[in-house]
Amino acid sequence: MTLESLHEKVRLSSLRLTKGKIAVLECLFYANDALTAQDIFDHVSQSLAVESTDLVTVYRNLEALVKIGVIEQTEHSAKGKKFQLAGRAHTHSVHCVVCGVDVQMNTCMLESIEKKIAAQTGFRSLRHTVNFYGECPQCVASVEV
Amino acid sequence: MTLESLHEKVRLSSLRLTKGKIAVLECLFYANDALTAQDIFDHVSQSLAVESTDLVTVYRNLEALVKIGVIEQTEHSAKGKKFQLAGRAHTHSVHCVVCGVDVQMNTCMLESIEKKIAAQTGFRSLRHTVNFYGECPQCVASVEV
DNA sequence: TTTTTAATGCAAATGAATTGCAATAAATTT
DNA sequence: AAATTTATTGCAATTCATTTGCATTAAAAA
Repeated sequence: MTLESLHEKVRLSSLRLTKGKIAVLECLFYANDALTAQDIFDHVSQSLAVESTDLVTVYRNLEALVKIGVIEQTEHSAKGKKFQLAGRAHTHSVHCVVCGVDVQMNTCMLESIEKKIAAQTGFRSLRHTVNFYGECPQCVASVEV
Repeated sequence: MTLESLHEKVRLSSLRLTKGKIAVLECLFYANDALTAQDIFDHVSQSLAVESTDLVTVYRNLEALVKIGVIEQTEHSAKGKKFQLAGRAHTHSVHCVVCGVDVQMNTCMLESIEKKIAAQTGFRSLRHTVNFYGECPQCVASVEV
């Protein structure tokens, strides 16, 4: 999937391909994990290439892009909602409640569950947000000492 | 699992078994799905049997009860965090983004994924919050007309 | 009963996310 | 290319869930 193909999807919708949307898409395109609105805002603000955007605009663009299915919300933790590009195989992370580290998984693993839910309920277009919590190996080890 | 056994767990911790905690536990004990702090507060406020509690107190008690493992957070959507009794087989629901209906599933279905995550990462005491979204059969049908 | 310390109530603060509105800028039409 | 339409932006203000500070109250222990 190319950045250009994402732009094309926006153009084909009723939305307008603005600097704000281009910036959001670019952030998510180059990110290797899910980002919050704040993450994206910070990123865009720091990049000298793009003039500053408003946080509100980021929120509105995220909402609009989710609506046309170009991006998807994959987490909703205490730190807020996180987003990733749709279509691209998304992943989830595990958060250590002791030290706070986040370990990224390499697959989503929920597709089969969504299929079961679809079969059992008749729901369609299933998606999800997930947060995994636990104690990381280091913290488990340090407690056992 | 009985209400009394839950009280016992609280007594055995460093926490005190107060009216507030008893009320929270009772709410969750008789609930057939996950509740938010506000849900619990409303419930306790309406019940004539228990004198009024503060919303803040509900929040603090939920936090404390999660910490000792008596209850667990199972969802975190736009409407807030939801809790259920731990130990009791918890479930998840699917939310229709069109009409807003919530359909309750009868199992959790994420245990196997947690096992995989534990095996891959070495994390222990895994838990999770999940939200499933989609379009319910009725809404799918009405769009197709 | 006294002591210790967790828990409560109230007000205030935080922080994520949303909304209103006038100004601006894409995409479309002329 | 200019005019038109209407989505988008920026800023301020708001909403809503959740948290925090602090003095007071009440469990559990001594």
